[in-house]
Parts: sequence; structure tokens; C-alpha cells
Amino acid sequence: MGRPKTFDEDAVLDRAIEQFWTTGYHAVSVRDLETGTGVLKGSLYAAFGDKRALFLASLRRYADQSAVQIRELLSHGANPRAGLEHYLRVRGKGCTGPGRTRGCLLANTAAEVAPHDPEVRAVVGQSFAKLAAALEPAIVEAQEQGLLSRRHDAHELAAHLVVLVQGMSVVGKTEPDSALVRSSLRFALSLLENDAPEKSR
Amino acid sequence: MGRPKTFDEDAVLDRAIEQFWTTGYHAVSVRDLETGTGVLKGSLYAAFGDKRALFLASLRRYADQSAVQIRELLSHGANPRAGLEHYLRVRGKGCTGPGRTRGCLLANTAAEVAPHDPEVRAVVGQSFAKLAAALEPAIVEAQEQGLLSRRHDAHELAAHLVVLVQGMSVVGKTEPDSALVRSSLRFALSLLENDAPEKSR
DNA sequence: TCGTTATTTGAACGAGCGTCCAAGAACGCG
DNA sequence: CGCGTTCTTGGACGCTCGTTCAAATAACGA
Repeated sequence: MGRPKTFDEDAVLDRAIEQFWTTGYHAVSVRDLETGTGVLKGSLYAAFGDKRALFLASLRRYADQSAVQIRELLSHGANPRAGLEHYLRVRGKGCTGPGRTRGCLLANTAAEVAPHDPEVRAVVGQSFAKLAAALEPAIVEAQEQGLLSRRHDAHELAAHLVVLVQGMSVVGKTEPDSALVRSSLRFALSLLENDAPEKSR
Repeated sequence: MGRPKTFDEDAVLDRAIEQFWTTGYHAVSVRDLETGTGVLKGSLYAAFGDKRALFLASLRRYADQSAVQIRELLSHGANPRAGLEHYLRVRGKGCTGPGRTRGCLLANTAAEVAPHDPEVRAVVGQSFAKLAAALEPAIVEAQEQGLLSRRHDAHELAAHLVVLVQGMSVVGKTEPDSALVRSSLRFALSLLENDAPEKSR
């Protein structure tokens, strides 16, 4: 059987996620990852391949985790509309405030790495698409239940919210507590208000 | 007095902007800048200081240029509402399509560098704030002229559009022609319609 | 107990990084 | 024509990068 592993790969990935998230791909060195994960580089290379492969594994794990979180957030509250609102609020709070200037790893990666690495690009792009695909049915349901105005096309609104959330995470990186993020969040929440309902059927 | 400079600093900055824009700060080496600008490193160091200072100068120039462009785009068309629409369309087209996956230098920098460099952060943050400050009066005027619904708060809408545009430039980096960007753009345009917007698609 | 096998360890490697600087080259002026 | 001044040129420096690998280590079955 040989000598047993002294670390859990997923736990290492969680640590690596933290580093890539707060510092970025290029700015994190393998030495940094060594100290950050507590695993010496030889073992990192044996377990994951190289720096890029470790990053890809971290990114995929982060994407999976965030996909799960989306479902949780959307199912919060009494109805689909409350879930949407909750999702937006959490995402908004997540990128304002002290220590919250690292944004979202997917957005950071889209900006820094995606154009130069097809595999990375695919992971990030699919994540964004999945997010939109998760938001859209919630919007449709909310509209069907008369909780959300039908003024807006559900598909477009879903895409809009995806783009908006990524924008918040980017703009939020320029200030510990960004007024722009807060205002845009308030605006987005106002979009979800059922202010001009036609006769519900 | 002395040997004359063989290059124009602003022209060099324009070249440097291109490189930082398409490749990112950390991924561009001083050697790359040497070949990209056509100026040997010794002269670059003499003229600008070091890599970070050159980046900062490029970033400030980019920010200035984009502030000018905003005013131009907003004044396009017959009225403030047409200017806003034009601005959104141009920004949307600018980050979809082949060869358009480099987004916006300000957004890229917000994601990659801003959290780790206060001076950079200030430049980017102020740029975003200026953009919002340029959009808001256009929105107010459009509302006063009855061209744009008063349903939305002008200040919040301005912030919303800033964040949205940054989001488009980030999401657009994951695909040459992003359906998400196109949809969110269509949605944003529908927000600018005066009364009950039709459900396009 | 010993041999097998898988993992850990950290020294070592070449390449490339950002930066510096001494020498040469091109001007204006006396 | 020198002379002073400024900019250019490209080699060199020290360092850190990502990566490799042989030796040391630890668990297993026999």
C-alpha cells in the first residue's frame, strides 16, 4: 500500500482557493501555496500536476461550491421572489465592507486568466451560464405566481442579474464599502418589486 | 540641450496600454513592454521609473481617454436618452465579438491589481465614480424631458449602469460572443424605454 | 523482520523576472 | 571644433519563478 497521504486533497484545494481568490493567479507563487496549504511543493506537484492544474482544480471546486450555494440562496424565503431577493442581498453584502474586497473568484479569473486559457475560460463561462440557468426558472415561477412583474423578459432579466452580480464583485474591489455597489443593488432589488402588476391570471 | 528623445511618451503609453489591457499587469514583462513599445528598457526606466509607475501612467491615461469618450458617447444623438442608449450599445458591442475579449482595462485592473495597490485602487475607483457622475445628469435630463420613465431613481440607475457595464466587460471575456452580455444589454436598453417596454426576443 | 510501495522532503536547476549602470551617441552652445 | 548635457544601448546583477528528482520516510503484506 505504501506510505499514506498526510493531507486531504479537498482541504488543500480549499486553502488554495483562498490564496488564488485573494491574491490572483499570477501573483501567487508555488512557494506561497506551499506555506498556505501546509503541503510541500513536491507533494503538491505529485498530487495535482503543476501550478496551472492546481489552479484549475481549485477553480472547479469553487465553481461547484458556488453552484450549490446559489440553489441554497434561491430556495431561501417563502417564495421564488424572496429567494431572488435573498440571493441578490447576500451577493451584494459579500462584496462590500472591510475584508470583502476580493470579489468573486470566478469574476477575478474571468478578468485575469480567461482570455489566455481556453480550459479556464470554459469553466468560468459554464459557471456563468449555469447561474443564469438557475435564476431564470425562479424568475418565471415568481412571475407565474404574480409576485414579480411580467414587464421584464425572464431570460433577459436572468442574464442581466448574472452580469450585474459580476459587476458588483468587480466594482466592489475598488473600495471597502462601495456606494456604487450599494446603489446598484438597491436598484436591482427595485426591479424585483411587483410595482406595475397587470391583472393577474 | 542634450540628446533629443527618440520617442513620444504618450505614444509609448498608448502602446503600453494595449499590452496591459490584453495581457494583464503581472503577465506582461518589462521585456514584453520593450518590444511592444519599441523603446529599450533603459529608456523606459529613465522616462517612467519602474514597471509599476509605467502601469500607473498607462492606467491614468486610459482613464482620461475613457472619460472623454463617455462624454462623446453621451452627447451622441438627438437627446439625452439617445446618448445613454448609444453609450450602452457601444459598450456592449465593445466586449462581444472576435478579438473583443479583453474587456475594459479599468475592470481588469479592478479585479487583478486594485486590492493590492492603494494608488491603483484610487485611480480605478475615481474612474468609476466619474462615470456614474457623468451618467446621472443625462438620466435626470432625459426624465425631465419626458423621454425616460421617472419610475427609477436617477442616482441608483446611474450606479446600476456603471456596475452593469463593468460586469459586461468581465463576463464578455469568457466568450467571443457572449449571449449573457447580449441579453443583459437588451434588458438594460429596455430599462431606458419610456413606458411599458415590449418583451423583445 | 524484511521487502515493497507510495509519499514526503528539500536541494538543485535553468529560465526569466525587474532593475541598474557604464559606455556610447546625438544634440546645442561657446 | 571641443565641451557639457541628455538620451540610448545592452550587458550584467541578484533574485525568484515553476519544476524536477534522488534520497529519506512510513505504512503495508508476508
